Amino acid sequence: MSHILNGQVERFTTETVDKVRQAAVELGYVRSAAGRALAMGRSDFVILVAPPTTLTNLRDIVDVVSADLEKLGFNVVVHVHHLEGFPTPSARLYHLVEALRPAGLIDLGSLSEEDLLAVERTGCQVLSPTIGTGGPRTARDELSVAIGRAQAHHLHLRGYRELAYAFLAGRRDSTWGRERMSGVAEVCAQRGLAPPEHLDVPLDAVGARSVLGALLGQRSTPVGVACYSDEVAIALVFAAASIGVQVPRDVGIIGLYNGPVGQLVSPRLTSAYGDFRVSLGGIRRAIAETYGGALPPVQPPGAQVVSVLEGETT
Amino acid sequence: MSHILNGQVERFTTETVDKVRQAAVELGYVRSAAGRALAMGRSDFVILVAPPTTLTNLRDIVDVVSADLEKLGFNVVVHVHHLEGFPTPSARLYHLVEALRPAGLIDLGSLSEEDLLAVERTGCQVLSPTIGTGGPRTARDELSVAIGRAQAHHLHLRGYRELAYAFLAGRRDSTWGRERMSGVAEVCAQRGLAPPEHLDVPLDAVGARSVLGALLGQRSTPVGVACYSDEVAIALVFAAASIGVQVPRDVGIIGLYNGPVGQLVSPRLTSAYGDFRVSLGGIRRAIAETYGGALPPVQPPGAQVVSVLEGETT
DNA sequence: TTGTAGGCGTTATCAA
DNA sequence: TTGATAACGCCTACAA
Repeated sequence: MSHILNGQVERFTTETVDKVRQAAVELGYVRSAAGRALAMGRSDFVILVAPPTTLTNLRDIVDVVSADLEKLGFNVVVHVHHLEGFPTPSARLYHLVEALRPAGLIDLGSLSEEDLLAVERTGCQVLSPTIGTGGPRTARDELSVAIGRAQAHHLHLRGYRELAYAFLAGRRDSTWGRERMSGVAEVCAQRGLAPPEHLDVPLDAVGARSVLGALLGQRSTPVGVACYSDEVAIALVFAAASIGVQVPRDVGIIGLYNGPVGQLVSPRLTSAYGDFRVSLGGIRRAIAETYGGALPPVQPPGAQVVSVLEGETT
Repeated sequence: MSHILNGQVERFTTETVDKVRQAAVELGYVRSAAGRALAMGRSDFVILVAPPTTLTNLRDIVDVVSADLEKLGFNVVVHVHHLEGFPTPSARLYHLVEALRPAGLIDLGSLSEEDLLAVERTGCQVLSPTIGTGGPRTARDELSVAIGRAQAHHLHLRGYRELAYAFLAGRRDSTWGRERMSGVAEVCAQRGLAPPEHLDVPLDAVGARSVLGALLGQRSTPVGVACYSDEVAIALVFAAASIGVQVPRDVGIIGLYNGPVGQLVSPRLTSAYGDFRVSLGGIRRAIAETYGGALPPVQPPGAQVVSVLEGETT
């Protein structure tokens, strides 16, 4: 019966347990989320909130997270978070949370504090990189900051003494952008450089060209630009070529690996690479701590969280 | 009572209805999806299956579809479909369908016939571009075919008399690839050209170079290559440059617009562009027909379903 | 070690 | 026009 299909296995003889399980499989029995949710007050779905960015690979992330959660008996569904143009930005998310009553919600860093609190208030566990294991809610996503640091560090190493951070136009206020930027700013401060200039790069040739032109116009020393994404980096690299600016001599450009395309073009992009398995480490640990389950392998202490793919643009 | 909170409003006096509604709002009452699903045998969730491709913009698609469905009282969740490496390729999907008992499932063209039938057998409505409105299950996704045709047509127009189709390596058997290819083949037949050669292009510089080398090795006439995606096209364009093959003189390359990056690089990519609003037309119409609701605006008869962004590679 | 009954919130049916 | 009540499938507490 239901006893067996839950944890209460050990109350019965192995024989009975086997028989029941056998039957369940044969009949193709899958317990209904509805009934369960009704009785428990909470379903066994976990919502994964997909950030509004083309991330390295949503599918890979979902695969890892799902695998962990399925071992614990949860189901993962993805909620695609739209940016703007809706009544309340997160109305859809709230509605989903109320209706599904999910066991948990996994945020990869795209939700605001406010949204996270609102969700939590419904009694739904919230797992987020910005929520330490019980730590203060204000914690930053360390991976994002580390990416910014790695980008800046690389540029500094290559000899650039003036740095800039290139946001994707219209996304300047994204959590990720801000955090990566702050990593760059940190390194600048440490090394005694001026704080990084801010760029807003649109993903079209003309726009990118004018942004780059404005940056370089008054300058005679080379400048290193850390970019929000490989696409932004590509926009700048080809903008540079089109206005006769030499890369990497006059301007150094480092992207953030989010697809193979940066390595296909010429010049090959220099790109920071945050291993998504590492970045998921926190989430996976949170899953294990929250729902009980095997802890994911701990990263060796000196593990390279962020590495740099050395291309031809720095 | 519950009667009022449903459609059965008109059975009561306005007064009563108002009082009940008032109370409901005051208590912050939200009707539980669980209870509803249990009673109905079916939840009001609709699963949108996200194809394993970086599509033009998953978020845009989700936005359009969600907006339609929310007007009809449905909730949309996304199921990210992984490719391989799991017991049964679609085990997760099946499980999700059984557990959620969704009102419907929207496939954008990535599911196999078999999977669709299996899902439908559980009593879940299936909306798919390959399923006409009551038409035969074997119908092709006309948009995909049209894309292939447009690519081939453009290449022919530009003077290429030998055509090839470049699949993304490892995805040759994807529904989309096959259908687009068949569009190319169709045009070849119509114009009296030889059937298109098949290429499998990996997304790395070395691999792409060798594929292109093999294609051109024995050839002296220019060849036009229709590509599965802009990324594949970029791989080929830069592979050509690296082995001293002139684009578009020796080889013409046309991609499939799936992001701004193709328009940022130099040479600017020529790319076919299938308007996702048009491609969603079928799905939206199916939604309206299945669940009742406003029909989406009908495309003007001569509407350009697929257009070609003319770049510098053909 | 096993079976049973009551309740979760909603819908639908039937009686008043 | 209303109110009561029996499912729906699952979980849990308690009885056998």
